[in-house]
Amino acid sequence: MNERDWHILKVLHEHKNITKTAQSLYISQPSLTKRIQQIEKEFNLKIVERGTRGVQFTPQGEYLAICADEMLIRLRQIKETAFNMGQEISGTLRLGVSNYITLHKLPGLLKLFRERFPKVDFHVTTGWSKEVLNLIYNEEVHVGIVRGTINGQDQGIIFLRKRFVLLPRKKSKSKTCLSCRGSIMGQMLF
Amino acid sequence: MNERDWHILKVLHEHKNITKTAQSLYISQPSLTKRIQQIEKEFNLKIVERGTRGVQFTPQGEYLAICADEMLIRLRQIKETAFNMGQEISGTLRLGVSNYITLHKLPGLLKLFRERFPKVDFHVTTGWSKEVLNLIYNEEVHVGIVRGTINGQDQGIIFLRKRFVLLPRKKSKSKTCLSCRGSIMGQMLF
DNA sequence: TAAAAATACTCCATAGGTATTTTAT
DNA sequence: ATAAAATACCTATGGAGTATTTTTA
Repeated sequence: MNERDWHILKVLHEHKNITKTAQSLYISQPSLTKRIQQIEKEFNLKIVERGTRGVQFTPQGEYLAICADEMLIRLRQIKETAFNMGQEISGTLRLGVSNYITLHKLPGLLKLFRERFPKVDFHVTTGWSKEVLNLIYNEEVHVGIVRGTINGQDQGIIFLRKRFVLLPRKKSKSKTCLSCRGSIMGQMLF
Repeated sequence: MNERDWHILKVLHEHKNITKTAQSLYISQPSLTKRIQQIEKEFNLKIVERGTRGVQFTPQGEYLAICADEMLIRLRQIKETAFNMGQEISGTLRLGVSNYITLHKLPGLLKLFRERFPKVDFHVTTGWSKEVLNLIYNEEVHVGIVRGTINGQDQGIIFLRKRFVLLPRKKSKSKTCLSCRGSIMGQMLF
């Protein structure tokens, strides 16, 4: 049972006539006849009663015709959604990453990221945490990744990005702390 | 995209390895490879990234794998429901039908009934309305069909069947009225 | 270098076609 | 007698197989 079969059921249900349906689908009447027989075999039931005036849907046939509408809609949704996901995220992601993270965590992170967004390229700048903050502030990178400690307690990996609402100061004196210079996007504890 | 294709996606998502999936499905690795390529062509997107460690699902692939579960469940439901509908109503329906109905309405009624319950055969006994009531009373027919009038006003076709709670009288003197001898099953006004 | 996927072929089942026959009104 | 469906038979595509090559960690 593929999409075409469901479509056949739908159109047949509209015409209640194999010959007309075949014309509608631009295939021959015998081909369609055979295909309907195949579908009936797959479900192991009779979909239509054949007569000289066309076909009459059995109760099971009626049910399947209703299901056909549902399936066709769902299949179209799935195709469109899946395809649109592909159009999605691509480009180059500029990262500022602290030395510690670069060494110990970045490879695994990039691998995971690659799996979810294979079309995204990376541009990685490394440095000390303070330098990463400046990269964020100067918008030289999209995302900063540092190992965060708050009150001396390790918070794991912290993702930073600049707050769009933050008014830029003329010159960074870089005595800044995370909470005012950037915003935490996400955090991975491990 | 047929049921097998969805199943392939599901199993592949579990194994994340074409070779293992092929074994699991008892088909060869090249066959499965080709089929996955076909599926990707049908959706016009990449489902998995191939590597030497197996495959990695793309976001679209992940989405389709989730859909695969849904579709497989739904397809199974549909098949079972449709098939069970077929097991339904069959046998012989014994009808007692008044002369008027037999002449003017029965052919159309039987045609409609046939469409919904093609496996049911009919046994029709005809007679005057009074005789139909007796057929019902004596359980010689399952259903009586008469043209009903109440207070001289035409009620259209009336379907009768015996009330199971009704205690049978020894001999019907047949001065009976509908409401005590049988029960009205349904009514068609026209 | 080894495991996994892809490719190159061969084979067969099935969707499609044309011509014709059967069926039921 | 006629319209509709079924059948017979042919072709081509796609699914499945075996043998082999390519790829990448």
